[in-house]
Amino acid sequence: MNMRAIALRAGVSSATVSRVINGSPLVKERTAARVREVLSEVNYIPNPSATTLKYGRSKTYGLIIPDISNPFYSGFLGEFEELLLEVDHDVLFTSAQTTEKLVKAVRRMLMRQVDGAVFMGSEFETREIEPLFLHKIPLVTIDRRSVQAGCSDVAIDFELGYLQAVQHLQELGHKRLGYIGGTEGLRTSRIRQHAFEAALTKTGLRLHENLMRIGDYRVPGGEAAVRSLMEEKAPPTAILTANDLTAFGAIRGLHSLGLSVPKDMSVVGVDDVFLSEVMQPPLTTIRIPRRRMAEACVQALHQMKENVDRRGSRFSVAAQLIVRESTARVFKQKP
Amino acid sequence: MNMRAIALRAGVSSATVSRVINGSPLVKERTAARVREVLSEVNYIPNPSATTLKYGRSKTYGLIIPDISNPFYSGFLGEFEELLLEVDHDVLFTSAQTTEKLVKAVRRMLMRQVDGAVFMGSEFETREIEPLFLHKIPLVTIDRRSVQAGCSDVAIDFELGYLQAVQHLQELGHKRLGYIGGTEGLRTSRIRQHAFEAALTKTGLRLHENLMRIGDYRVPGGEAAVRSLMEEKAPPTAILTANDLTAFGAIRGLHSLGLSVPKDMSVVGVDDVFLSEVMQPPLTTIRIPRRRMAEACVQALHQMKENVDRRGSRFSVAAQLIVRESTARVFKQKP
DNA sequence: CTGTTAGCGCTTTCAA
DNA sequence: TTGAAAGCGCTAACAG
Repeated sequence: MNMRAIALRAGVSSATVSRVINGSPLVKERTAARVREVLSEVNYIPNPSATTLKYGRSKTYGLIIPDISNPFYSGFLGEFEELLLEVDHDVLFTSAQTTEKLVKAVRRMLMRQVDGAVFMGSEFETREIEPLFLHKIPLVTIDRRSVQAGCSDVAIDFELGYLQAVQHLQELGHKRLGYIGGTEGLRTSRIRQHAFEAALTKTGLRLHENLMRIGDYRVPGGEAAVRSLMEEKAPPTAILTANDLTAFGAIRGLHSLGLSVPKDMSVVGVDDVFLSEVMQPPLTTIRIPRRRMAEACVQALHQMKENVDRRGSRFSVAAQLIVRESTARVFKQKP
Repeated sequence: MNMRAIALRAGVSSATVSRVINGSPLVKERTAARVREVLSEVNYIPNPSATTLKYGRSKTYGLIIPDISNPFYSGFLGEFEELLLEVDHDVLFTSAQTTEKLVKAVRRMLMRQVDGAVFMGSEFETREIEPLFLHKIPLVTIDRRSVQAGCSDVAIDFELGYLQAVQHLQELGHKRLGYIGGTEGLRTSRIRQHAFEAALTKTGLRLHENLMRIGDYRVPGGEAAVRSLMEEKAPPTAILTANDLTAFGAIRGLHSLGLSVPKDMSVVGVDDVFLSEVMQPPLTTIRIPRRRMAEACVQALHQMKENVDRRGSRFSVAAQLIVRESTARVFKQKP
C-alpha cells in the first residue's frame, strides 16, 4: 500500500499525499482531511528506503560498542534506543571487539547510510574510522576528549566521582589506597587514573606507586590485579578500580584469598551497572549517568546534522559516588 | 561512488558491474577481473536501499525483546548479531516492554522491510503481532511451543535441566524444595514450573504446594517471594527459580533475613547470565544455551524465507545444569 | 557475453 | 492549491 494507492483512493496525486504526510501547509485543509482519512483507513506504512535512496538520509543512527555482554554497554544501548524511538529513528547496532569487526561495522554504517554514529569503547582507531569522516557521517565519541569537524565528544567527568570516593574512604579511616586501572594505552584509562590521583592530592592522601595495578575492564583483570596487590608487604586497606567488572573481579579474588569485603578490604567500582547493587556485597561505585550520556549523544548528533563541516561540540556528564556496602571502616590500621 | 561510476571506469555497463558483484557466471573472466580491479581501487560501497526499494528485501532481521537490561537478552542479542554478521545481515533491534512500544516496534519492522523477525519474551500478543503475518514476515518465537504458517518456534527444553537440578539437590540431602516461578499467565512460566514438577515426580520427591511462589523474572520478585517462603512454618531447604534474576533476588532476600547461601539454603537459577558465576556465591544454574538458540533462530529464518506460506518448524534447545556454589549439602534436616 | 532499460516509492521542483 | 515528472541506485528481463 504505497502513496500512489492512497492518492488514487483519495482522488489526489501522490505529491499531495506526500505533502499531507509531511505536514506541508500548502494543502487545503479539506483535501488534507480526505487524505488523512484514507491514510488511517488503509493503515499506510511508509517505505523509508525510497527516501533513503533519494536523499541519502536513513533516520538511522549507528552504535559501535566493543562488547554487548558488558552490562554498561547494554544499559547504554537501552537508553539510546529509547531516546531514538521518541524522535522516530532506528539504531543500527554493531559490536566490534576486533579491528576486523570494526572495519565491517563501519562499512555497514556507510551502506545503511546512517545519519550519524556513536563510537564507544576502545581507543579511537583512526584508520578504521576514517571512512566515516570521508563520507561526512556525524560522529560522537565517548570520553576521547577531542573534537573535530563532524565529530563531537561526550566526556565523562570522573574528577568529582573519584574525589567523593576517596573522601568517603578517608572518612572511614583508610590511608593506603590501591588502584586497579583499565587497559593500558586507552585514553579513558589515563583519565580515570588521573582523576584518582587528583583526588589523592586534594585529600592529602599519599599516592603509593606500588599499590597501582593494571586491569582490563573485565572480571579476570580485576581478579589477577588484586592477587598481585595482596602480595605487597603492606597491601592497601581499600581499592578503587576503573570499572565495576574490575571491582567484581577484585572482590572475587579477595574472597578466593579468604578475605572478606568490606570487613578486610573496601572496594569501589565505576559505572553502576545493572546488578551491581545486587552483588554481595552491594557495590559502592561511581555511577556514570547512562541516560544523560545517551541524551548528550542524541543532541550532538542532531546538532552536527545541521552542518557536518563545523567543528563538533564537547559535552560532559559527571560521575557521582553511590555508597553501598562494599566499603566500610578500616579494620586494622597498619602502624 | 555508485555502480554507474564503476561501470564508467571499467568501460562496461552498470549491468555488468552488478553481475560481477553478484557473482553471475555470465561475465567473461577478463571483463570481471577488470571490474573487480576498479571495485577495489575506488572502495565501492553498495547501497542496499536501492535493492530494498526494488525487491522489498532488506538483509535485515528484526529482534523484539522486552528489556535489554536483562543480561539474558543482551547476551542473546550479542550472539544473534554475531551470527547475522557472518551471513551479511543487519539486526533491527527494538525493546518493547509495553503494548504501545510493541506496536511501534512492529511498525518499524514493517517499514524497514525486515526479512524476518525474532520475538522474545513476554506472552505472544497476537493482536499486536498480527501485522507481521499479514505482511508475510517470517517470524520466530521463543518457547511459545506453537507454530503456524510463516512462524517457527524455538522451544527451550527445561525438563532435563530441572531434573538434573533436583537430582543434584537430592544427592545433597534436600527433601523440601521450594520454587519461585515466573510471571503468572506466561506460557514459559507454566513450562518451567511443569518441568520442575516433573522432576519432583521422577525423583520421587514430594511437591509441597505451600512452597510454591510467583516471581516476575526480576530481582524484586525473587526477593519478595523468598521472604514469603521463609514465613512458612516449615520452609524449604533449597529453592529453585524460574530464572537467574529471580535467584539473585532470592539470595538477596535470604541475606537480608540473616541467612547464608548455600549454608542455610541452596538456590538454583535458570539462564546462566553473564556475572552469575561472579555472584557471591557463584550461582548454580540451569544454563540456556544462547548461542544455539540464536543459531536455531537464524536457521528458522532462512528456512522460512524460502516459503513463507509453509507451516514453520519447531526447534528445541536443551537447558543443562551448571553446578557452582549456591548449592550445598543440607545443613539441618527438619525432623 | 554485454548493454539498454524499466521500475521499485518517495519528495521536490516546476508548471499550471 | 494541486499535479506531472524526474531521479536516487540497483537488478533482471530482454535485446543484441
